[in-house]
Amino acid sequence: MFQPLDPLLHSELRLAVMSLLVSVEEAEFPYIKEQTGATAGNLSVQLDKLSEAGYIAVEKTYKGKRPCTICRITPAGLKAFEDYVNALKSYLEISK
Amino acid sequence: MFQPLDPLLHSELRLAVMSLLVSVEEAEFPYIKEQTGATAGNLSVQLDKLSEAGYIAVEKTYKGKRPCTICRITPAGLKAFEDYVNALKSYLEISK
DNA sequence: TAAATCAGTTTATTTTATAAACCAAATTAT
DNA sequence: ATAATTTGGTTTATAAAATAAACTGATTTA
Repeated sequence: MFQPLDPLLHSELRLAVMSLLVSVEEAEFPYIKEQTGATAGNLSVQLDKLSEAGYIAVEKTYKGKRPCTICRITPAGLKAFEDYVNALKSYLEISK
Repeated sequence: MFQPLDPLLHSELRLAVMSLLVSVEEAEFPYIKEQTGATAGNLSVQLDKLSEAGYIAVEKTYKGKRPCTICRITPAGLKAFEDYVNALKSYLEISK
C-alpha cells in the first residue's frame, strides 16, 4: 500500500538540495545555501550525510584564493531521488 | 523557490494516516494500524498529534463491549494535506 | 481460572534536525 | 600596519521527533 520513504531524502533540507542538484547538476555551497535558505551549519551537516550515502559528490577546491565547495548529484543519488518521488506517489494519489 | 513543508505532515506515518483518511473519510484504529504497518504505540502517538493539530477528529466509542477508536479527517486537515501536496511539488517538479 | 488476545496508552530510548559557536583565510577600513 | 569584517565553511550542543518497548485493562478462549 504505502511504499517506504528513504529517510535520507525525507528531510526538507536534504530534499531541497537534491531537487536543486537534479536540475543544475553542479552547484556551489553559497548558492545552495541561498536557494534553500538554510544556515551554513545545517547545510554542511546535510551535505555530509548526502555525500556519505553516495547521493552527491562533493569537491573541495579553490576559486582564486577562496575555498569553494562544489556539489553534484551522483547516478545513485538520481536513482534514489526518482525512487523517492515514486514512493511518495503512493501517499499522494487519491483513489489508488 | 522551495515552499516550507508542514512538519506535522512531513512524517512517514502521519502522512500515511492522512492519505488513508482523505480517501476513506472514516477508519478504525486497527484498520489504520494494518494499512500503515505501524506499531500500536507509534500510531497512538501520531494520531494524538494529528488530533491536537485539529487535522483529524478522534471518536472513542465502543463496538459491542470492546473499545473502538474511529478517526476522520477534518476540513482543516484536508486543507493542510492539500497545501502539503502543493508545497511538495516545488521540490519534485524539475524545471520550475 | 489461567492463558492468550484485543485495543489501545504511557514511557523511555534512539535518532534527527537545527542553530549556535567556532575556525581560518582573505578582504576592507582606519 | 593592524584591527575589524566578511567569506566559506566545520564542529559541537541542544531541542525536537520518531519509534519501540513496556504497560494497562477488559474480553475471550482453553
